[in-house]
Amino acid sequence: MKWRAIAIYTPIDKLFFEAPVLELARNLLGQYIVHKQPEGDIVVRIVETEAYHGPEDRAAHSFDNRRTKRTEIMFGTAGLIYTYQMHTHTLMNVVSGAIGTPHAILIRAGEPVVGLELIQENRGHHLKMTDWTNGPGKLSKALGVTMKYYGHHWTDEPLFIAAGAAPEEIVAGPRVGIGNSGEAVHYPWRFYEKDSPYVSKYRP
DNA sequence: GTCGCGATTGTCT
DNA sequence: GACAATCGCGACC
Repeated sequence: MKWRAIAIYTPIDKLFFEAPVLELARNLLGQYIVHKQPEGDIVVRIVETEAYHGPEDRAAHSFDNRRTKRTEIMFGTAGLIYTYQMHTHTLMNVVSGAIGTPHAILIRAGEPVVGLELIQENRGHHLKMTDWTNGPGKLSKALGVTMKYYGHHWTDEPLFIAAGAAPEEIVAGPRVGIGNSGEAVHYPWRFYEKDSPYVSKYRP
């Protein structure tokens, strides 16, 4: 019988999210983000993340245990979805750390895997494929993710993380777009797959 | 190709 | 009323 592999995407085990934040930021690379929608499924492979080590990290929204309506979710259990609005864009985070410890990981870029037509519709037909998901705002737009997922969990449909394979080589470097954060500007807490054309452009 | 600017909206002081 | 974990575009090399 001739057959081809059809990947069945199912939510990853909740234990996956219990790793320390820097480790989890690395572990997220190569996993899949799945968004099930009436029009069809969209799947993107994660190629870039950034760890935010609240409350000690000046660049984190939860620095010094700042607890507001916006940051509240980060004090919850690991694996929750923290969405944040930046200008007109939605940014997706994975909550990390024990309850009461507000760590989070920003998912910055991905590689389109399934639902390419839907992604193209979401992003615009004039763009090159490498510009569909190479930034945190672009990634959310491509997946059709909005603020309504704030507080959901990354193991619950219709938006969940599914197990993939780790990249061959991971690069660590300083994070992007956090200008006035003192020493924290230099922490090498951005991780990405080496040589991936889908990684966001670095802006000092 | 790279660089600089301004849009635009939720959130917090 | 200021600011932001960004993006897209236009100017220029």
